[in-house]
Amino acid sequence: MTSRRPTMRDVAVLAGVSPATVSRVVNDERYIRPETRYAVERAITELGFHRNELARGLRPGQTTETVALLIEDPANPFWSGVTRGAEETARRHQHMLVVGSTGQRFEQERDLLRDLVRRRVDGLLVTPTAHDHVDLHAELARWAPMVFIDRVPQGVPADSVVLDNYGGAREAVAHLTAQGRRRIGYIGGDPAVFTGADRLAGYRRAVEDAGLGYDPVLVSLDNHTVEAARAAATALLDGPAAADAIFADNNRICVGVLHAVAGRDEVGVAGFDDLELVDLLPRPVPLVTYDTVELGRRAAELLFGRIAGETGPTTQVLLPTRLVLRGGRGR
Amino acid sequence: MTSRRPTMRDVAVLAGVSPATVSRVVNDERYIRPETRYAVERAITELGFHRNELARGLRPGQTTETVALLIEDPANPFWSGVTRGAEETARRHQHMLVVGSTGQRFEQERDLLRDLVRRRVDGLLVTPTAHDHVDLHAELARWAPMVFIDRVPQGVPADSVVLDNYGGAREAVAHLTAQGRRRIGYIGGDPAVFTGADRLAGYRRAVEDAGLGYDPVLVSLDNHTVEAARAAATALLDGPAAADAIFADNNRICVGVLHAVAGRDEVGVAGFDDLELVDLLPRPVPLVTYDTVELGRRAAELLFGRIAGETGPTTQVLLPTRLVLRGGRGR
DNA sequence: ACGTTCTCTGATTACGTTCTCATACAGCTC
DNA sequence: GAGCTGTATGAGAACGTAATCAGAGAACGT
Repeated sequence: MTSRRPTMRDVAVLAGVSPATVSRVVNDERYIRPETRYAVERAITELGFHRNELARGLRPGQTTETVALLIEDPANPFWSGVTRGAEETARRHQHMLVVGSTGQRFEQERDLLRDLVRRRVDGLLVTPTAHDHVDLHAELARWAPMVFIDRVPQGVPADSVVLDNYGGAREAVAHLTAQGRRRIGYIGGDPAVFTGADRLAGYRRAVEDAGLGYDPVLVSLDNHTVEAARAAATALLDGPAAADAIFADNNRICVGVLHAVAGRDEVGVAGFDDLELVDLLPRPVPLVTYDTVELGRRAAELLFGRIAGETGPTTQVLLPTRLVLRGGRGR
Repeated sequence: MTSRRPTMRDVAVLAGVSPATVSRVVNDERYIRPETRYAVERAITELGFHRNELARGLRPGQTTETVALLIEDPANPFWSGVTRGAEETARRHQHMLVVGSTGQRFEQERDLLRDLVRRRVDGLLVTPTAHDHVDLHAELARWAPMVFIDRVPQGVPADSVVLDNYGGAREAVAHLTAQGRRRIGYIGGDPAVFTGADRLAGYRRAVEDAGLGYDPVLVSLDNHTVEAARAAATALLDGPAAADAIFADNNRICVGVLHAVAGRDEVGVAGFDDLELVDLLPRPVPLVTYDTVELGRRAAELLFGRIAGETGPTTQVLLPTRLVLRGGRGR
């Protein structure tokens, strides 16, 4: 089926010219006789020749026209939005995008990064996993520009783009306090992840701004499933914490919370991340939304800036969030 | 910042050996004195050497350990699921995954495919765009094995994995007829896409199986937005068509339909694709669900089979769908 | 008629790696 | 001690392309 691939030499022989001339035709250089060009093009079509980009990239100073994106999980809507923004931007810069998923495992991130550097990608868009190997990114950033997405490891001087987790959570919780809620529960996931800590801080600030005081009894962490979030919400509402509203740290948790409060319209609910069908719920739900595609796009733009040779100080982009009021049949 | 990369020659000079010996150490071959190995490893660490995989892949018979996935839109949950399945499988086979998005544009698909062949990817996972250029895939399949996902172009002998669009739609609509619905509307998107035609055929079959007869008045096509679907649903219900149930061709359309029927519990609704928050609606909604990750996985497995040299006849995998009953506060 | 510039093409080399071949020495066996 | 086998290393070629160098012929101006 897949026979030996024709090379420029094969094309040259068939066209009766030298390999150098074939190269000239393929690269559309000046000073080629029309008949020569035609003969070469005929030979290319006949053999089905495709220039070997590997050999081309081997030449000094050449680039692979490839950038890589390391994310946690391509199937998660957050990351798939980022992927789209990055892919779109890469294509606009005539680059291919290689996608790798870390699954939050450090070894996988490390192996992928090394492999990508070996493959001579022109740049790296990286979501670092939570780990304490401070040297990995610094070591590899010597060989390819790196831009961090969503999380920023300490001690590595590189550009980064992150969401305004703090501001978003603060705004949403402030919305609840403005409604007169006095005991607002917080249901979060893994507290070790960068984003969760910032969102919790935003929650705390909003609660304190409202003069309510931060009560640890109202905070439930380490809820990793929809079911866990549901149970945690029920516990906060019916237990001694006596919450009258709940802020959900992310979309999965929000789904659990919404299950828990179904039919209890007196309870206020707000959450981080968008949820499509919330529109149809009878209850109004303020949600902290943002543009993940833009996140990927901005990161990629920063990367291509570095690839193009920009040497200025590192940039930290804080992508704004927007509070939208969903639900309540209001559409 | 990114200085010249060290080569095996640099490592060899520093370690006081020949480049061939460095290569032997890097590839972990036999017959190397422990002291030699150590000296080379020291030099590698000191220089931060990373083998150039491009040069390696240039050698005859070598592969790039890279496969490509061409999808419509990485941000769409359907495609992001496929991406995850493909990435996961590629990694299990020690391959990198390059992702390209076609945006349903033929020129983009063509350019991406050509570029990928030039880059010598080991295989291609392709969602063909709707077009009539029959030769493109056949031409390129000469150089790299190809597996089609979700849609199958005519006339190209290659493996493919598609959803059971026909069976899924038929089952969902049969569910509605079994409830005693007599006038079931169909709201679809672009009728030119492969999947839509199959789903419409499944709808038709189910309607006819129930002895209801196919009535074109009940069929609305070319609804590309949530709002259009909503309007179309309202028109079918309140207009002369007098529908008493509606089948939505995809998830976006289903959202529109659900908006249209909010508060009208007598109307039946079913749809293709899953919708997370449907659980919370008071109305029960049968949905045709499937495993997109599995779709990507199966396609990638077929591809790696071909890469490994399998030469049997082409395989057509029809991935089953599953009707789930969501909503109705049943959970 | 002669030098100069422009057009066109080929020969050769370099890129970084791996592979083949060659070499050399150690420890065997007969 | 001659011949073998196993261990350890180096020299050099090859992969497919592009860049440099070189040269040949044509067109041009003086």
